[in-house]
Amino acid sequence: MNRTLNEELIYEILSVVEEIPVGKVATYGQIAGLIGRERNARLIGRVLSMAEFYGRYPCHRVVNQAGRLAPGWKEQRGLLEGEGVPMKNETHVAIKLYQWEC
DNA sequence: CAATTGACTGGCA
DNA sequence: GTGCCAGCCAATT
Repeated sequence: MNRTLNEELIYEILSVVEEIPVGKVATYGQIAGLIGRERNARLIGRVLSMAEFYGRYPCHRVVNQAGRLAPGWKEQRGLLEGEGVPMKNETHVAIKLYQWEC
């Protein structure tokens, strides 16, 4: 498998994701802004979906603006709970109270 | 190479 | 809160 995505883009995204403190969550848009691509929130999701392939990163601490977890990814909920992020329900976290602020 | 899709966001109703 | 539209970009088909 080649590095399908630009390593530069990967580095920027993952470096921000890695800075998310335990017990906090960040949104795709927030990360997108930090890497200079505010309108590319989808890219964060795309890269994060393959982040495990590039390395180990807390991609489970990244959720969408509504606080919803990644569809089709059941592990994410347990990971967040294990880090001290309570779930409002099966699919949403209390991002309103736990969103990461730099 | 063209079209489609997707772990999205912000604006407006 | 939900729904529709437009924009942005890489991976997949």
